[in-house]
Amino acid sequence: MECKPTIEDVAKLASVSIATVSRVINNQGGVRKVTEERIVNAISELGYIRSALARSMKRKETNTIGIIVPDITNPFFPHVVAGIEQKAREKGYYTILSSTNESTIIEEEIVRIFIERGVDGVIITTANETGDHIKLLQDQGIPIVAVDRTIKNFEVDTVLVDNVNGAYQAVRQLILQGHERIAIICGPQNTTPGRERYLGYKKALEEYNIPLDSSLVIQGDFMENSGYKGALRLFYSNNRPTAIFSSNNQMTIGCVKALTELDWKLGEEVSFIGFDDVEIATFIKPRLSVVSRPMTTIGEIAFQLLYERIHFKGNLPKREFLLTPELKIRESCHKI
Amino acid sequence: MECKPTIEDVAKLASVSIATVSRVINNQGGVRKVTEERIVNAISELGYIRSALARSMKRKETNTIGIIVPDITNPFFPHVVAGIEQKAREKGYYTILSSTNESTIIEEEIVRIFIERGVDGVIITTANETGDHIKLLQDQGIPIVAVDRTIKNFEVDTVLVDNVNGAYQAVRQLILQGHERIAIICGPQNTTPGRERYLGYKKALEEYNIPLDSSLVIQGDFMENSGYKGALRLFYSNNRPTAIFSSNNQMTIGCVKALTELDWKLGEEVSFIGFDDVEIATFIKPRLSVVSRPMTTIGEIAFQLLYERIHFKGNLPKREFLLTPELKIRESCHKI
DNA sequence: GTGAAAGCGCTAACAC
DNA sequence: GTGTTAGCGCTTTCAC
Repeated sequence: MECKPTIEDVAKLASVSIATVSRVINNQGGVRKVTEERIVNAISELGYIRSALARSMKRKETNTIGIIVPDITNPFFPHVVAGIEQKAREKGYYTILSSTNESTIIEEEIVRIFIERGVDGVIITTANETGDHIKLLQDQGIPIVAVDRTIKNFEVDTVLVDNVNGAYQAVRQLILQGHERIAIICGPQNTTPGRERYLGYKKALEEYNIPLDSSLVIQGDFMENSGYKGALRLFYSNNRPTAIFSSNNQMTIGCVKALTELDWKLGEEVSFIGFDDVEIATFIKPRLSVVSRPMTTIGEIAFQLLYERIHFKGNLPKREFLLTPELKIRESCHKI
Repeated sequence: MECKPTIEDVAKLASVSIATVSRVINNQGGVRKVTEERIVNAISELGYIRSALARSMKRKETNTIGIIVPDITNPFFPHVVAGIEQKAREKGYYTILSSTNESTIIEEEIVRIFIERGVDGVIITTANETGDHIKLLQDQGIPIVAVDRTIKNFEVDTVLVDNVNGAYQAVRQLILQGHERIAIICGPQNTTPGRERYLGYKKALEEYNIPLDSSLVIQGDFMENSGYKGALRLFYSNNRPTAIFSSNNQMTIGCVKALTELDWKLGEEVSFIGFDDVEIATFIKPRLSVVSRPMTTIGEIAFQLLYERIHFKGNLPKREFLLTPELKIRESCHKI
């Protein structure tokens, strides 16, 4: 069994032409039962498995879609990916996944590799929303769906979550509980989620006539460590907040670590709401309030959009989904 | 730019033959400088990207390795994968990843797809250690490296961690702290890690002449929920243990959730050590003691072994790596 | 240095 | 129903 058997080997063993074998492999029918049986036997005898390579080459489709995420260690993305894969499998699509580590350069490289491999479409959360570096995809006519972050310089289908609204809800909740000194750990302001969540924060403050205090606005980068440092800074400032809103899950983790180390009592001395659910939310004490997004649904919708793009190559207009996040109030925010 | 340009388009534009273009693409040298320049220009003008499909077909290698893990939501595996990918990238290899959900059936299907796609090798943590269902790979002469769990019915390179020793260390630690009623949440006994960690548990007990009490041995399946239920059962038994050893990280999470809900005081009323590190270990209170494995290193070694197999097709003997885990003692285990 | 040509394994007309 | 054949886009002898 050293070398892989080909369709020709099967044909020979079954004494038919390769065309007939092909028909059987692809269930196209129009083959006499006896013949089919002979072929099926030959296939199993040889342990024949058809080459997807050769097939894709001929058909000009690989039934593969590429997924690009900025940070695979952020649990948000695996959940989205799970949604994508679920739907993809149903439709006979296969996925390949790469993480860019938030680097535009790596992203460009991955796009290139995806094109080389002939992906039928790409679902991407880009590290750089201008999108110039992934224009190659469009040049090649490969459908794209943007998730969580938009692409500015050309039109693609997108599925987003209403970040402004989510952050607004969270901060309003804190305000309604009597907080006025509410800090925010921001995400990068050159990303839509980072910017919009900050906007939601500001919107809530404005609405309740609470002046924006820049010493309560901490710049983070969506990574755990920046949440950690941000919490530290707030703790040691001479202007300690009574509540903190964290712009994403990783930074939430960092914050909680810091609070624990500082013994800054969560829910008592400082209220807390984070954007995105985290695994620990429900079993640390007090349980964490979070803005929760339908991650799997996001993935499912993204695939659906992409699938339609791949199949109705016509002129679909740009489509945009905007899902509404849900505020889950638990114990980490208390009345003041 | 509707249709992707091919090597032929480039050749035409540069007024050379496709053979010459191929030489340039592959940096094979032996092309006059002027010619090369003309070709390079043509390539960038057309936005040409070579088809990995056609290339792989001709070369009979895809520079792709397949990775199969049983549960992608278990953070252990992403970390191993990160190690693999890191090394793979360095060597110009690309990875495709699939999760079987601990299902032999899905695993078989994935193996099939991998073969169809012509992966050059496979790194696998199998859902079924007999390995019968993945024999296809061997039949096709595709190199395999087993990680974390062995393959019984044929020989492959493996990289394992000394599970017996890790569990033994953990349980001994508990014994030395005065515990005698030590419970274990087991993994599936038809997997090596599940079985070996149980063996380590028994070994420690024996060594210190503590009789094995079957009511303290809980069967789990490595999934979070079974840890949760296990802890519940122990709590409500009329034979409550003073310490718990959990056989993997997911079940540890489940246990901690249960303890929290039950208000069964970790570190005070019940000591705890889990196999494998978990993110929350260091910032829940008390901090969790764990048996820690060098996850990234495991991945790196696995790729190295596979790489050698792929390239020295000769008669390498079966190789087996056995890494030693490290006991990290924190606050969740106390003297009784 | 460069080109012509033979495939890699498959699908899809098109014949019979 | 089944076979013949022309590619898909590339790499790689082997000529020149």
